[in-house]
Amino acid sequence: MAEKELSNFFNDYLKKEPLFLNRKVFQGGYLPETVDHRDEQIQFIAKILAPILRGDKPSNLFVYGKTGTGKTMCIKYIMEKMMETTNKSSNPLKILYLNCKLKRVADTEYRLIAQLARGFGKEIPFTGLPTDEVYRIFFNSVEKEKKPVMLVLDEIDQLVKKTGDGVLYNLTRCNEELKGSQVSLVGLSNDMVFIDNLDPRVKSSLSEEELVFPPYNALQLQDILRQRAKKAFKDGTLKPGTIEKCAAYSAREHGDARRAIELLRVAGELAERAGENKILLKYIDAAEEKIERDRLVDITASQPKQSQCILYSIIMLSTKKKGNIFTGEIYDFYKPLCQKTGLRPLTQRRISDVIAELDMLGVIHAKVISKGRYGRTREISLTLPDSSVLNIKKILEEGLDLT
DNA sequence: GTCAATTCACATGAAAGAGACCACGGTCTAGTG
DNA sequence: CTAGACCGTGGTCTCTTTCATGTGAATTGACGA
Repeated sequence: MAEKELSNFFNDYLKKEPLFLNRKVFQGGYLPETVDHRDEQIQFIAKILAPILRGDKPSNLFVYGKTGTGKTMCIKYIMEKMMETTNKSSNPLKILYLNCKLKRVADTEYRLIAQLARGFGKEIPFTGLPTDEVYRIFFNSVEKEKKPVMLVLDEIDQLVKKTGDGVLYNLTRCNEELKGSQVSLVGLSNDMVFIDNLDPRVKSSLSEEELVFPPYNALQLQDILRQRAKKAFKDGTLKPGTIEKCAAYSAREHGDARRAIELLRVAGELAERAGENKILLKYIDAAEEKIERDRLVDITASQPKQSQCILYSIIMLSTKKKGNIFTGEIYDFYKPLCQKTGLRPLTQRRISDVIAELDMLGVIHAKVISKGRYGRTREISLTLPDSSVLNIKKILEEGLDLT
């Protein structure tokens, strides 16, 4: 773009009326002043946790619910209110919130405990200390604190899946060992069945109280979206039906409010970029496509080389041959490909895991089937939409230095 | 024709290794007064 | 004498390999009608 054109473009851009009043409403950590359609759950949680305000130990609590059902938001909302109350009263209280899924922060036993200890103002190195040492530091600081401590562990299922239930066992044991303070646990999980696989001792102590967050239905999603939209957009930006469509799309999936909100945001951005002063219905379709496309591109680009190489093999095989592909075929294609790219070929055992990972990410669809006499294998097909396959193939070729 | 045993091609689990990263304490080295 | 560079040790974390065990239905082959 020539210099003059560019400045013209910027001038035009400034002249145009922005659609957004306030983008913050759409950001991840945003907490609305009121929480819609979760009164029942909030009341329930509040009743259970309230004793802590008087210095008593409340029951441990376990909260289930799919992503985007408002678990985290409700807990944060309650935490905030509790802190407000406790600041006024004479009974101090310590609340620590941790998301166990955060990579490199709290996704292993060591890191979780280290992070908790840091919550008490301790300095813990990222690595180098024995784990028991960190436990000791943490326990000591709890003991010294002399006030009730509440630990909120978000996405706790991820932690247990990765590291086992030892951490939880140690944390629940905490109360028996410490005389001065009490620690109560609040666990949030996406996975309903995860607790059944826990050590029975941990299970009984952790799930003294349980609560399930049901998915939002389309009408509830509409309310939530409307509330956000009122703050985010200028009046009259939304065509009638826009909110309804966003809500319907997301309700059809799992009632995921986060997704619904993102959909609305991206639709707004697309409309703004197109120079519209209204968000038309077609931008919602476009937004849904864009979100999916971006997600897939992000995933593929951020995969390690080996996974990329395997995904590339899958793409090549599935374009070459119709129907499903099997693990063995992929491995046969992958091995010579490694030679070309200078990668060290991995064993088939590892490939099997990588394929399972790609399936988890939703890039491919893999199902274990038995072909009777002809063995047991995974039946694999691409789930990428045709429109992104070429694009992703290009990204992979660049990533792998293929010509 | 029926039924149990066999067989294939991986899936799945467990354990252990390699290599990267990091903190800590001790030793060495160069610069300073 | 001291600050900083440079090891060696001991720890975690992630990705892999190795070894072992599991699995589900097509196929096979014995058996009886």
